[in-house]
Amino acid sequence: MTTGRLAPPGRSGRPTIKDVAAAAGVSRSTVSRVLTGRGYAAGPVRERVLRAAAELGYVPDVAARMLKQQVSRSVGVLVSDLRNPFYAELAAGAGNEARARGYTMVLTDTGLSAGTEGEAAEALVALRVAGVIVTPNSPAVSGYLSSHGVPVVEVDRQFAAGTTDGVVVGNRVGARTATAHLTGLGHRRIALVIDETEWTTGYERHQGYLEALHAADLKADPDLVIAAGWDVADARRRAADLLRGPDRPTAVFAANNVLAEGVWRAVGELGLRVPADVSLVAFDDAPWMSMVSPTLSAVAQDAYNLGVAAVRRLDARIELPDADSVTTVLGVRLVTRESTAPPPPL
Amino acid sequence: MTTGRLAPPGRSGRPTIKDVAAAAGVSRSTVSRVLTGRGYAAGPVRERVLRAAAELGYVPDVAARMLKQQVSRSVGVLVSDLRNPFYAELAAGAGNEARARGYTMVLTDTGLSAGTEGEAAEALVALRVAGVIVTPNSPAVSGYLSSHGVPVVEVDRQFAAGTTDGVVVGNRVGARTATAHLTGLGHRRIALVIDETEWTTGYERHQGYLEALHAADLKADPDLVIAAGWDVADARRRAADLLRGPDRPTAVFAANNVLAEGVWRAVGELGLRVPADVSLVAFDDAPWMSMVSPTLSAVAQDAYNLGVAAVRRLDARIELPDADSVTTVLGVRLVTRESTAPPPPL
DNA sequence: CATCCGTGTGGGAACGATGTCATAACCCCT
DNA sequence: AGGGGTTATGACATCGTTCCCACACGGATG
Repeated sequence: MTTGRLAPPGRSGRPTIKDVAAAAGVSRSTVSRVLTGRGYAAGPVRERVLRAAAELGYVPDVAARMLKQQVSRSVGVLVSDLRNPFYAELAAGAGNEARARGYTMVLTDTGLSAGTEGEAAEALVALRVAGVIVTPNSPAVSGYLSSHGVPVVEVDRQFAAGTTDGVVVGNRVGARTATAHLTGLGHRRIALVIDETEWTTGYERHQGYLEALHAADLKADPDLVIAAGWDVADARRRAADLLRGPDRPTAVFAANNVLAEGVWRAVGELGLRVPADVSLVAFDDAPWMSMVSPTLSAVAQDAYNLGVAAVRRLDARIELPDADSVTTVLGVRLVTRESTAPPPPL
Repeated sequence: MTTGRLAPPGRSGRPTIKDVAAAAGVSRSTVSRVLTGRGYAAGPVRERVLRAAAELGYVPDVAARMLKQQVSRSVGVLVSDLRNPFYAELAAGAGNEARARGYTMVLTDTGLSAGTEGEAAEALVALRVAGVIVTPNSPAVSGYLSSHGVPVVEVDRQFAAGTTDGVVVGNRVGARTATAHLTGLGHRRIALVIDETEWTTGYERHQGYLEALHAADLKADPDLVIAAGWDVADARRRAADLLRGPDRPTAVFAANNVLAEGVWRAVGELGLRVPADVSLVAFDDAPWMSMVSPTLSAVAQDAYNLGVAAVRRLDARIELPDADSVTTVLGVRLVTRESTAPPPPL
């Protein structure tokens, strides 16, 4: 029976556990036990509580629960650029897997700035997220988060291998395969258009490229490794310069989908034919590559699954915070289409 | 001086306001006043508190603050499909604008299911988000959220005009312009490939199509309005059926980027030439449309700004919860490219 | 000299959910 | 009939923050 409380019945806002308790004629403890499924609750009581909760539209307050339990069921996801289909797919995979596991996803687009990345990480710490998935722009994030006791999974790029978990693709083997595909067709002057070659994915892809050249007994020409910027316009300019040159390469390997778009536009702009004049292969198979004419050969990486795998890893890490760190490597697959062919005769 | 408390100094986790108070030799109330900037605090005291907070690396617990103040600085964003570049752009715009305004974004990919949408909405209510931006799949969400006192902005699609805020594009005028472009070129049999025509965007785009036909003194042929499903494969099948038919249209207007892709693939599959055999125009200009050959004419809507505008509207609504509801209509722009030309001679 | 005000500060009650602990009711067994 | 165990429930403290209120100082004013 409800006690003769003075408290206004509906109050202004949402029903609380107290309201449910009153409606069901039980105590808050009992409601909690029924709703969380921890502890006893007799059949009829359980039913009354559930009905009352449903009727009132009761939804437990996350803040209160979080305060009590000191941890939330949210995961932070930090990606570099949602407008890039690669990161969008990744976020979609992470989001869906997170939801399936009962987490809500807090998403931040960090751009390529280590600054925004840092701020976003602070915000996530304040939110007491259960863990964070990040495509890191700098080595700092993972350290910062770890030092605050927040489990981290680095995805796509990995700065802190050995210290934090990672989920990456076979960058080296992918780049090697793509380049070997070109050498196999007879190309000897193969350019690599890439953003940077010092860290993680950039480093690995560059190495894979070099390995394939070496395996084909070709010597690597540093002038054929083009450091393009991070956007299409920049890549386009650099690629145009490269292809306009006197001794232009017969094939170009673009290290990601953005650079590939730049190269592709430059090629069109210069009136070169693909693959008759120049072969083109990309790392990261974006949707447009199978739609344009000619279609582009590319190393396909499953970004969606990258996101899914990252959440799985994070969830495992949250369960066992002290286990050894694990790096998962997902396979890649060269999809040969129309943009690669033997080089033009001399 | 720190009082001789028994409480373990560091405890396990983060410093709380209590630790700061002890370190600064004041009460929690004073610390709170200093840190929030509300209420008195003498110069030297203020300074001591700030120093102590900085030294301890104190970050206020979001959960506790939220519990007390009954509202968070998070906004929920519900989109239909992150892998669709339209929604990805929208989410990117919303995310960046949210961050700029000090909100964190909780993102959920609802798919096209009203069910997941409902669950996601519940989760957001539980999170006590300050507001929600949604591309609704059903009329139910906005009602549900509003009834829980959560400010809502419907974006792209709008079910609850007049009740909740909305940010949409000029669907009717866009569709009319696109169709008029085709009639202006001399087309008389113009098909509309669309997902559905009953609600919001689908309804508006259908109306715009009809208006343009009417303005050109053409009678609308219901057989030319094709209800394709929601994915590329389905659209492709329907479009193929349509274009294989005996009396095929000379032009097709695809009501969104997914349907356009289906139509585009069907056209290629059937060996038809664009625009010689059939003209093609799309609503929603996706990146690939300017890359394929021939390039596609399309009604461009600025999805990124749609997201930005939605956050602005939401923020305004949060400030003034009781103001009249507002629907913002963003302009669209027909980009004519290579896929539209006069119909083939009889 | 008593009163009042402005300036600072601390005490303590919320906020809503959880979970420990105490206790009540009941059954079974001796 | 009494003890021990199980089942089932409620009281209460707790999480970290905010903020209302009480109170303690001075100095000014009547």
